[in-house]
Amino acid sequence: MSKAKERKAKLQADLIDAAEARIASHGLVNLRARDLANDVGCSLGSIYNVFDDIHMLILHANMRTLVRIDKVMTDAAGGVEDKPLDGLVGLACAYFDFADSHTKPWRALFDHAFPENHDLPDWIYQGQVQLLQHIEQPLQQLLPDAQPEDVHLIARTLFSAVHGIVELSLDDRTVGLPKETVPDQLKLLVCACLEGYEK
Amino acid sequence: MSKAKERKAKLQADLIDAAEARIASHGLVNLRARDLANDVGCSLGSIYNVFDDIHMLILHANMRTLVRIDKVMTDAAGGVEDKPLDGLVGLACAYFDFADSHTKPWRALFDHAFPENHDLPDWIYQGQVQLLQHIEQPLQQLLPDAQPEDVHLIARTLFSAVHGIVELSLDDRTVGLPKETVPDQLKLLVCACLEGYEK
DNA sequence: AACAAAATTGAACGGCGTTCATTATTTTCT
DNA sequence: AGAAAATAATGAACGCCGTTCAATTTTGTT
Repeated sequence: MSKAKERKAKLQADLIDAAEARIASHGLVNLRARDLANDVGCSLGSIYNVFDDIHMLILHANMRTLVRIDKVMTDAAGGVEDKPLDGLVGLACAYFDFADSHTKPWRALFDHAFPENHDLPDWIYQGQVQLLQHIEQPLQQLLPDAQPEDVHLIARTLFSAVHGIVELSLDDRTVGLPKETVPDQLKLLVCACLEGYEK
Repeated sequence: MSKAKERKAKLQADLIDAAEARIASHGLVNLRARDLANDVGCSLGSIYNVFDDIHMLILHANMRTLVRIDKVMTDAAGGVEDKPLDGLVGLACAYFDFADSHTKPWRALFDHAFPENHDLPDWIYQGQVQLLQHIEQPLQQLLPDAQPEDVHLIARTLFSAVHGIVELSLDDRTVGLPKETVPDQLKLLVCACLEGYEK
């Protein structure tokens, strides 16, 4: 790689680092292009030499979070491959734990209002699909007679349901569950659902 | 009421109407104080004579939406008081129908980033609590042995789960369910859950 | 060293919510 | 009814935002 490309890549990485740090400490709402330029020691305009706009930069920071969640779910699924129901409950709780302990980056993932006309780059979509696969695996074990297409749908249903519970419980402005009750309720929901689905 | 108070109330109502209309047509993201002033034929500054800030105005518009959802859920719960499971499924589907057919106002309800320092007025909170009561009623019938406190928690769990499914399915940027599959999946989830809970 | 190409810069732009000195209106008092 | 006081309405101006682009500096080539 040429020197020029290397410096460009370095600046991109530094900016993503800075964005990640600022999102973690002050939240996506308080992210400012000028602050990021200060953080990495470049000019305001330089940001727009290496990113189309601030949204693309945010997307890269969010991708880091998506990868972290994937790691957390990979860990949660490990060691219980023979107990798929425990696996699903563990995944749900791991998702909540992450959201609870990294609320600001996690919220940034869903709060980010990407411009309406553009569409998301594929690597963000793929990052989300990868999360679903952690669910599909134990689910297929629990429902051996189900069509893969149905497993696909139920995985999305379960993820969305768990996500909703986590989201509203971490949101002060909505009547979600009290945080302390979330793990229990997640376990209840997942177990109850699967008893029903198995029939 | 004095003439002065009347005119103030009229301007407030007009602004809420305008905000509602603009949210419905262009979405919360494209709401502009200057546009609202034009819509109702007042000056920009007048908005701030009758509302603390734009967020309070949005909150009033959102309250209208909350009341509409309450109406929809009241209708859905009517006529099936003797079949509580059907009632719960109907409530879930009614919530999805509303969100699907009034996506922009419905999104505004959850996308609105209220300033962090202030806290929500109580009437918004009460509006949300009222929605939950539609769920608690059939739920208590289905789980006659459950403590009211547990029914309370499970109602929030179910609402959050359904909300999550609806939210992600209507969001182009996330891997939610395809819209056509949502009613089926909602029914599956609610029925499966309650079979599990009943045991 | 001289030149061309490319990257960097930050002042300036347009748009936003909000403010406040000024103006216009309504109410009160004689 | 008219003058004075209180109240409401106004919109230019402010500070902050993301973004742009002409001018400048740095890098690469001959």
